[in-house]
Amino acid sequence: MNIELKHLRIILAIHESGSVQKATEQLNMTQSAVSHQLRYIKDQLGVDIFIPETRPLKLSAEGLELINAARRILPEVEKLKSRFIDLKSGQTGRLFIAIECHACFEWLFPVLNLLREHHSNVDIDIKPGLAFNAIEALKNEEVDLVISADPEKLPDVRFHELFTYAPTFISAKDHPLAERSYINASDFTDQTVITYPVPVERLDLFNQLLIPQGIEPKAIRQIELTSVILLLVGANKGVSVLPDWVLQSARDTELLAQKKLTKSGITRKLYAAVRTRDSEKLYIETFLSLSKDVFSRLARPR
Amino acid sequence: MNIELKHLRIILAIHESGSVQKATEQLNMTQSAVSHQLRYIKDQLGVDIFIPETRPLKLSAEGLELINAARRILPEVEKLKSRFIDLKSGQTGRLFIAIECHACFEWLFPVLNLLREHHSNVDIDIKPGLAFNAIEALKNEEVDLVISADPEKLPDVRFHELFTYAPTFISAKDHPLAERSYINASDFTDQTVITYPVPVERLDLFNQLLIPQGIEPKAIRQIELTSVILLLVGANKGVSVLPDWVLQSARDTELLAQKKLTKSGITRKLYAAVRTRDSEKLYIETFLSLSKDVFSRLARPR
DNA sequence: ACTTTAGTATGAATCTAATTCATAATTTAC
DNA sequence: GTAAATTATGAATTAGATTCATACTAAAGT
Repeated sequence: MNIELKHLRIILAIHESGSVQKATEQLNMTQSAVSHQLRYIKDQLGVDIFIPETRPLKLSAEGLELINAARRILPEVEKLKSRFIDLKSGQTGRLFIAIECHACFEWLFPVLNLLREHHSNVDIDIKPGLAFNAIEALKNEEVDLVISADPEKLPDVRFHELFTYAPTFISAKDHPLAERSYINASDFTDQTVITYPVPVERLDLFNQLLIPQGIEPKAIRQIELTSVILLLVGANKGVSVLPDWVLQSARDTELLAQKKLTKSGITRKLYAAVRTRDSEKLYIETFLSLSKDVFSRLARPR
Repeated sequence: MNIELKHLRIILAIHESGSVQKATEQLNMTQSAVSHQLRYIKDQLGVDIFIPETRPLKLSAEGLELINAARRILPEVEKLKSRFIDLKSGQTGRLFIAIECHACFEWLFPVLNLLREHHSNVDIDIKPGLAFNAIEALKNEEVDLVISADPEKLPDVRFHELFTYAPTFISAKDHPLAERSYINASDFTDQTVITYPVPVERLDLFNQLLIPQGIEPKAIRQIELTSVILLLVGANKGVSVLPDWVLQSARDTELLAQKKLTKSGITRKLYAAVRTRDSEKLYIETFLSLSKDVFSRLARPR
């Protein structure tokens, strides 16, 4: 026995319009096609749906059951369809974010709060822990967006530029290096460096400066909270490197000296990586524009 | 956007088996056909169901929704199918009965009670009121079985013989007609006849004897209950004609004289009329055999 | 890293099922 | 009873699904 949704739609249309003839309009079929299908359905089910030789067509007892089933099943399918229309356009969906840049929590939280206001139907979350190979997780659909500073040329992934920042050296104002106009890699050899608790390869200071030049600092001390890092650096417990916008938006920076790294300064760019096929989804576009907004407000020195 | 149950089944089979290859078995399709269909579904929905280029195939976020929907919808359809298998075979269904013969309540109630025990899934009821054109109601599917004494040759209706009975004259033992060996139509001209409260054309006495001979009784008194009719006849308030089996199964017949109608006696047959296409349904067959059983027990003189 | 193996995708040909057209058969309305 | 409307049906056509052959891709083994 073969029943398809098409058949339920045909039976329902015939019943609700009262005749095969009238049903042809809403079904966009000829009278003949509807009639052929009606016979096919009857043969499949093995019972008459409509009482033969009556006009207007009247449902048989069995036909009534079929109609009831159709009225349960078809709306479910319609719901499914419109759900997919929404999913495709980005009216609704899932936005799981992986961040490779630890400081980014600072601007990401406000962005996500705003995004939730715009798109209450989108399931938004930050997925920590898989930051070490976030782009793989993106391809696997474990996450839907990755904040990264290392764009790659990939066919299925698109990197959207968010903004430019400068990893900036900080020390206490009475620290010896506070006299310099800029800081070199070699200056770190006898310093205690305070960093976020992530593998050093993922820190700008290391992957842009120290690792390429084969230099290791005297000691590394890992601290979770940005404000605590600032406090420790101010108390001369070590030096650190943080994005310029973190320093511009933070309070309590009076005790700190800020210096560029290398004579020319290091600048980096942050990207939001998404699967190409998700690129035009509404909530992705909203995320991108909100990110730029929030960042430009954050980066304005107070 | 066109989604059919077939598509849901394919997606579900792929997901549950873990690969297109394995799904081919339970779907009875070649790998190529499944692959073509998978692409069609993807194009229809506009999103990837499975994450491309992963093996074993992994659902995308959207694909998960599709699976969930399929798991809601497909069992509904399966339920519908098995319901129709049952309906067709007569495991379940509707049995609405019209009776043209008023006395038949006497044996019909016990039959229906037994039938309910055998077929708890069948909706059984007696539809009174439409007895005047019961065969029409049968064709219209207002009822599913008609108890009738007047078989017709109809293409869509089959008359199953139930049993033979004799409409039998009764009077009080001290009534003048109680001396006769049989009763003729003309004997009713000066009698009060006690009948069931139905149109006279539907009474054996009238349609078999009085109407053909153009004879009218002195008076007609209509009484609902068989036992009350017997009481009144015993008290010499009138005479009556009832089926022989009613008299055989009733108590309190000592005061009554029973006489055949006409010298040769009148016999009639009762039939159960059903739509031809319902004939082989299980509960119809059970009804027929139960009817004969119950009748033969009823008709045995106590 | 290369080769093998298993699984997946795809184009063209084939086959199946659905639809149309033309027309017959029914039913309803007047 | 006749006309109008509706439904049914056979044959031809069309659209859609499936197969076959083969290319491609990813994972496993060497």
